[in-house]
Amino acid sequence: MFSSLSRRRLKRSARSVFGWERLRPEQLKAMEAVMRRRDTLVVMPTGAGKSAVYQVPGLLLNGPTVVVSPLIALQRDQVQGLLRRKDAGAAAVNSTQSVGQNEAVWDRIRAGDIDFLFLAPEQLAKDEVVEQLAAARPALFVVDEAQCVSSWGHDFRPDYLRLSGVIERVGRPPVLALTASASAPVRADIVEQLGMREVVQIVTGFDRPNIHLEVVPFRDDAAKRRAVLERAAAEAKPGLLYAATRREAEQYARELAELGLDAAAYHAGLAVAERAEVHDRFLQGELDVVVATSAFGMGVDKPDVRFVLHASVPGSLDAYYQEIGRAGRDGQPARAILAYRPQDLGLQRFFAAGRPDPDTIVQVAEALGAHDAPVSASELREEAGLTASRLTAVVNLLEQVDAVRTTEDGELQAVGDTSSADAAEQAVRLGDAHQQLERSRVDMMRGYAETTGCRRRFLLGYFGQAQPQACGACDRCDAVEFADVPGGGHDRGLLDGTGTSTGTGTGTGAAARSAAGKAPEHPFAPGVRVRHQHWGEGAVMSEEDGRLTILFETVGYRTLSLAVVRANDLLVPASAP
DNA sequence: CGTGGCAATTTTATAATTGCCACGGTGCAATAAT
Repeated sequence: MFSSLSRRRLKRSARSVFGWERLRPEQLKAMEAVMRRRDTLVVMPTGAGKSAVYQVPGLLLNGPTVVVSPLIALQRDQVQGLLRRKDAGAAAVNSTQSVGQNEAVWDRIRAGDIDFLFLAPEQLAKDEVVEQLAAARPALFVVDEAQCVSSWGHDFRPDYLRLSGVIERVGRPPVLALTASASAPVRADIVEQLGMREVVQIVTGFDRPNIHLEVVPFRDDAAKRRAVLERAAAEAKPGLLYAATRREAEQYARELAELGLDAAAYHAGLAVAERAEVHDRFLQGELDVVVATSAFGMGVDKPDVRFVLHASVPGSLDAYYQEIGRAGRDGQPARAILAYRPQDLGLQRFFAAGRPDPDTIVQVAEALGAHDAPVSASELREEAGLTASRLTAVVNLLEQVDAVRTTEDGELQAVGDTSSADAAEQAVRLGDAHQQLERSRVDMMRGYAETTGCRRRFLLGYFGQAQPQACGACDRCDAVEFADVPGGGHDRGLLDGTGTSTGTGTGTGAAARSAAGKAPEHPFAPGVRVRHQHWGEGAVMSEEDGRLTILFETVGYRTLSLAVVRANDLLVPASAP
């Protein structure tokens, strides 16, 4: 009863305010959970209408909706989008606005004039911001791009880790976490980090079947560069070319322009105005190719991108999946092409190595222990002679091992019962674990590039989604098809039957059939918790061609042969975390 | 971890090799300099 009433209200509001005639079943399910004041985690591919999940209920709820969104540029778009709707009051508070402008927003909130308030997590590190928010009694707390909360690269945006405290302080409204890419362990991490309770999880499939996957291997750098340029020039436009460094992005953009293409570089080294211009021109269809570093991404919602070409491997499959996901949002065929050179992994290994060094951790822990009273971060920084970001990285580790806490007015204090030596040791261990995890993610990226099986199966398996049949839309499946079909597979129509109809097959097809045919004869299905004698507890991510991929809490991803696991009893079941 | 740039070196002189070093991504907020 209640449910159908609320469903009708949601549909009516979606139609009258936003002009959406139909809502997808998952959207509606998520909105209903929000209306029932349940904590809700929504995992949907970008373009599936995640924003609607908070926008529609946000107008029906009694009180403002707070949206934590990582990019200020993104906030602007979201606010403008909402302001085009009648009756929707939306605003952002951030550092690009003057103090007066921000004050005006708070005034409007007090007047009950604002339905949606957008903030970066850094704003919520400030006490007065949290206090004003608490006074406004928010009805819903939304965390957009919630994968930022997970331990995956969080020292980059440390304030994401403190959101659960903020949620408590603003009166513990229901929490809605939204993300486009999250494997089971990341989902668990989001739930834990945000302190979500009795969570309604709504997870749709990850697969984007219209994106054809391909990896082109190289040894020689010059040969790769030539091939990348030729490929970018030859593919249907518009397209996206990802480079590993700013300098490479500039170079490719220049060379493509010399070939007569409308190409522009995009990276964080450009002036803000220049970045905005490239972004706009791409969305307007004025550019054939944007050559970008990983800076180009969130908020790029262009339906007709026909290819995403990587001139270098990214640092993880999570990043790769996000980046290729910008292709083919219109559902039309699109291509994801990776130009793979094993040496390029070196740069990603270098990035993965970036963790505070043990001496610095010890030094900071001792400096903190020497103070009886709370100390400000800037004072500590001077004592230790560190840059702000290095210090934050260390403090972050110390906070996670409960050796340090942040006081109400943002100062740092050592927590009583651990000695600074113990604290430092634990923090060093945690830093090492993070580093191992990052390295193992690079290894998984290499696994994708070098797999002899179906690319899509590997990719989806990484996210814990079983795909029993080979996909028929990647270079590996194309090759199997040619090998299987007498006469060379000149009839493209045969591709439809890949993995199910072919009789003799090489390893890929055969494995696909056996996996599809019956339930696995071992207790290591994706999602199962296991324990390893040396590596501790973890979760099974996938099984492919007799190899298990497991994400361990302390050492990251490991791939094990099922036969060896069986023969030596390497894994035993473990209870849920 | 791999690369590019530059200086030093190398079977007495012209060009090539070797060694060393610096560099490499993502964003917020606050502040300094026009």
